[in-house]
Amino acid sequence: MPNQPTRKSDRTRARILAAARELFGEHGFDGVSLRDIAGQADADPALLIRYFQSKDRLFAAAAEIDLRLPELTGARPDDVGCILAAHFVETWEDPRTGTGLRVLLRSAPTQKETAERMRAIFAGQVMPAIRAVDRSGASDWKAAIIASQVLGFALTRYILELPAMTHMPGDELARHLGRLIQTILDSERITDADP
Amino acid sequence: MPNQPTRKSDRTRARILAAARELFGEHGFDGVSLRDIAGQADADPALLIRYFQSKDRLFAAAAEIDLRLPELTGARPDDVGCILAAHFVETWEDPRTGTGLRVLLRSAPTQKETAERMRAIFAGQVMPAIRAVDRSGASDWKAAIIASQVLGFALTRYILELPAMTHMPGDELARHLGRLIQTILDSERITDADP
DNA sequence: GTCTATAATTCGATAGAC
DNA sequence: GTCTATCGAATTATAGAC
Repeated sequence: MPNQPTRKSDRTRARILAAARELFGEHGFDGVSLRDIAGQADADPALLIRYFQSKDRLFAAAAEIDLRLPELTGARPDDVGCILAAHFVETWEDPRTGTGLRVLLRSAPTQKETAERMRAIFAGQVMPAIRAVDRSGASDWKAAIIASQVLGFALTRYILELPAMTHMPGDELARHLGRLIQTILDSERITDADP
Repeated sequence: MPNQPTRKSDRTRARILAAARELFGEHGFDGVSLRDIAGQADADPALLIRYFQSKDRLFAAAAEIDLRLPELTGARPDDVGCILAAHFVETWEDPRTGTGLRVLLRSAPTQKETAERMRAIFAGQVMPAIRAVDRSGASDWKAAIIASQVLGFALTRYILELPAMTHMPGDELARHLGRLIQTILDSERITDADP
């Protein structure tokens, strides 16, 4: 029965991919060897190459994500910050989506291709979402600052693990972030001096 | 003349350290070999070990920083956000101090010891500075959120280099960040629902 | 004080048996 | 479809000549 829905090779492949996501997310691209992943997946190192051709392509498969940003056009303008913040915390805390995000953010600082992918995600997913809810014409800088806020929260909580951030309950984190995002959305561009 | 103020070995050592800071700051710990640094410093690879014992200790020397946070106790409470933000931008833009910060932030996500050092800097330098200006008793979460804001800005501008962030003039960046920090400092803790 | 030569690992990837 | 054995390259670090 060669074309059954779940062949043994498919299950092995899935185990390898799960192990890769976990280890890449925890130690980054350079900190993990194919042998490490094979050990974690209880598979033979040669199989990783057979199924994924190279370490780079295995990493690319492990770093595949979709932010699934919520539709914001119908929301009350004053709620957008909270909606985005709640979605952010939920996505990062859920292992099914958070692991892939960790893979990306962990390796982006030292992997040029991963950094490029994050810039593409910003341009293709974050900027359009902010543009959709921002009345003013130039909303690019707002999207950039919101992205820096979100990534700052993710970096300190899930990557660097500052105790003051990891100890904070998720809902409290979401409320702080929501208020900050809303502050950016409601602000006008500052062109000259004075707060 | 063996004990002259600047011996040749001292100058070689300084060249090695400068090259290490530059390359570690750009590619991270794992992305740079001792041969790379030796090439950049125009020195022999064996000398790096002779002067710094190991790659780890050379990295530690390159990652040595002091935030030199300004004295805030005398400042007007409403100015603290701007003062901190201006200091942040200045420190990151100046190559003499910014290079070391880049070394730290670039490698912290994949280097456990570097992450530990950042946590120590946060606990030893950032938290005390925020405590000094915060009237309320529990200011630890404020320090954590301010740190996440600052690191988010640094990450997107100097490490990931999102175009929307790198294109922003330094003084505009400082004003945005200053307003956000001030928002954090002026806020009260959120314990239950409602913005 | 500086450099050559190399030891000792470790890695990604391949070839081929089973 | 899975595993054994191994190649070739790159790494940190050392030993010793000059």
